[in-house]
Amino acid sequence: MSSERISDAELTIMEILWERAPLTATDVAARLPDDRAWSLPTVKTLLSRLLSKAAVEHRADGRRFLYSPLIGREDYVAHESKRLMDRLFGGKFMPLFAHLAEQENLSAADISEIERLLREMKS
Amino acid sequence: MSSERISDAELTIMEILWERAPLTATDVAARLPDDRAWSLPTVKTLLSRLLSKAAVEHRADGRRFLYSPLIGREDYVAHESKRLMDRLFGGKFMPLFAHLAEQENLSAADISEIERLLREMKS
DNA sequence: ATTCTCCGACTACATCTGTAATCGATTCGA
DNA sequence: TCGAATCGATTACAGATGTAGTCGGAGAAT
Repeated sequence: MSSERISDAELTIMEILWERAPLTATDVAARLPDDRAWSLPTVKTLLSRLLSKAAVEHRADGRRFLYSPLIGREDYVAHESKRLMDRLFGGKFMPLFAHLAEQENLSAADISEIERLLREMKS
Repeated sequence: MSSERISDAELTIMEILWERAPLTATDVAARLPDDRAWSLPTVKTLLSRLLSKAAVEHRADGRRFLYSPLIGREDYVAHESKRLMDRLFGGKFMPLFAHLAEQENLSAADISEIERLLREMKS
């Protein structure tokens, strides 16, 4: 849903709301990671952009707003993963897996974990 | 290398050059997919942006230029895949794999193919 | 030699993104 | 009650992006 793309800075805000919601703008600002210590106005701008993209909603609480995500993290992750697969791997899973497997140099532990997942899936 | 991000429109151009290079701007335009039938000026703008990002190079051929990729597709794909893994899966492969496996609803054939790849990797 | 055509370079311009300042209203503390 | 702190809303502004037009020069055709 809501095909508007969420930008990188906006994603930072979403991550905070996915971890804990509802939050006020000030709360969100307080939870920013250290490498993104934005000013409060910046956080408010991002929140209002997310509002207009229908990625979050807000509800009045006295004279401020409490923000909550409207898009679930799972949905977003699925969407972005699919986008990568479509853009770079012809939309197919196997080439993506092959690429990752080669690139990531899987450890023996990883391999057994994958095998376990596969067995689980078969049943 | 060359940390400048390649945009979506620029990627369309790169895909064409990855498939066949060197090409002139006109050649590139002629090979655009139907859903991106841009004007020649647009193609030229994108090529010059890619030039300044050092993603392609050009060599004079009479009075026009022949463009070739400087960044390999493999490198780009690796970079973008890692970016997704970092942004959404804490930089770790297993959660990404688990997500994809669940999402993509692997067929029996896929599963055997994965198992084959894994066996190959162990040796 | 003159005109036509084609090329790359430069310019354009709306939208999105990152990052923030300011402003008018409100409420809280004194 | 009166100033201080705080809110949300509005405005700002540079850089990236999508998409294209224009212009001056060089080759090609006549």
